[in-house]
Amino acid sequence: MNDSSKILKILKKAPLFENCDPERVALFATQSSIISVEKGQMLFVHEEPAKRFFLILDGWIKTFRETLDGGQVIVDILPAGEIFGETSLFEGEFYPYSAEAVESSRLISMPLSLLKTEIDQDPKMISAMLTNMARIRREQDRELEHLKIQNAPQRIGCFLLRLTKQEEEGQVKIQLPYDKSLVAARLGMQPETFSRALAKLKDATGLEISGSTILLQDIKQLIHYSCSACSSEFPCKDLTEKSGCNL
Amino acid sequence: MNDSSKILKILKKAPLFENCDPERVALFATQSSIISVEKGQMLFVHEEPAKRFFLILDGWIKTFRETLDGGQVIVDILPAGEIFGETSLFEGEFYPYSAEAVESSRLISMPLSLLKTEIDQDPKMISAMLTNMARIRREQDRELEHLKIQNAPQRIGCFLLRLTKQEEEGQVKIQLPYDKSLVAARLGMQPETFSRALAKLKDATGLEISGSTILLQDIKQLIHYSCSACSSEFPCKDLTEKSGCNL
DNA sequence: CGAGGGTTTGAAGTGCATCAAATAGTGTGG
DNA sequence: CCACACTATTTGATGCACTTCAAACCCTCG
Repeated sequence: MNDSSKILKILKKAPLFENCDPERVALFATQSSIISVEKGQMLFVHEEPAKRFFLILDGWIKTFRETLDGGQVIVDILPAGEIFGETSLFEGEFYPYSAEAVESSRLISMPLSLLKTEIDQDPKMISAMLTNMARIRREQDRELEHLKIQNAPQRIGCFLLRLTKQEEEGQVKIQLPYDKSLVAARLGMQPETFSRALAKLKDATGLEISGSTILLQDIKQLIHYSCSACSSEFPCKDLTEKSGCNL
Repeated sequence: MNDSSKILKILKKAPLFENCDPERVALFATQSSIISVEKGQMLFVHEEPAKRFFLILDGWIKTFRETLDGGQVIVDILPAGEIFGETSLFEGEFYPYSAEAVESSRLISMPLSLLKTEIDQDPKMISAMLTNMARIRREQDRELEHLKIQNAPQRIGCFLLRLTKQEEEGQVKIQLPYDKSLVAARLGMQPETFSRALAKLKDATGLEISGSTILLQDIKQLIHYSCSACSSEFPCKDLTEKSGCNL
């Protein structure tokens, strides 16, 4: 099986393409390529002209910006299945952030120009973009709320909760997906703060920590601790699938 | 001139409708009404089933959520020209926040059901929704960055800068659009913090405060003070109009 | 004039950041 | 399998930013 048909098979299952006509998805497949990047490798830089967007096959991609006085703000740390760089279409075709692999990763690289023409021609593609944009918007909304009202231990607890499956109950084992200092940065705090806040969370909810594995005695206790400052309880309202909008 | 034709005239100029066919916009006009609300009046409540969305004609509308432990998180404070409630379509047709008039306001109230069918039928309407959603996303993105890296005086400075016109240079007079304590809440800080932070900003940049009027001696000084923690200088990248995406 | 809200100021406390140093953990070459 | 080098994480001490509670002030409007 060549690259192009391999890609096609994957793309057909991606949220952005699943409702599109197969022959249109095939267009993307022929113009795409699978790339591998090492840990630490940059994919693109903030404000550089945007040529391609990406779908993560495996690994983790950090998106971030640098401030004028030399700081770094993490936008997100994206898992397999996510696409990124596609919003450049709405930012004057410049990348709105830099992207770097924080683990060795494999990606599908696709041309933005094609996405642009497809959006203009295929209503299903616009719908998919809109649905996806709405999802991003909702997540940002939740993150804004968290930053405004949760303290460090609560933010960590909330992060842990989002690593669990919705079905899980009672005792739950959680594996941190990447370095603690990276989790700290993702949550907008210092590594030292993360360490101390996690200890505080342990005292408050009785979870057990060993390295990057965390064992919750009772998920309910963590929910009670973390979600009390939020506007809705875990599992935080995520109505993507249930949405009444049949786009 | 009756309500319906008055509304039509206004809608045709609204960002969400300006690219749509006039006869489709007329559909909205016939199913809409102009409403007036007093200061303090609620328009809808978070998680209530969403029936209508709104365009602000004048006044100010606060969108917010209440947390389980009784706090309040402000989502935004919206001026004339903005629409709100329309994202309910992507939230399972429940309002994702509460909305309250913080000044006496006039609004156009439109049925969400119509927006939903129009989105499904009119590609221009999907495009407009997507463009609008992209704009909201970008603004949230900027706000997240600000919350993570700017301190209180910088956030105030940034807020003031956004109240100026881009053309303005040198000495600029700014009028706060609503109560200081509301500005404080909008920026995610306490009124006391706002008061002290504004005083600090005054010391740092030499602006003059009298009541709700603020006089900047030199806008450049404020830009330098506030934007140094950001990833781009004022006027913060806002590429909506310049976007290469001709949706 | 006096009541009431909005705003400022003061004093004290909490949370997070910062700097510095110790400790644990990981991978390497011998 | 061990010792070393290097990185990630934790811990301690201290400072700053923001909050909280309390009280004063100020402004507007009946």
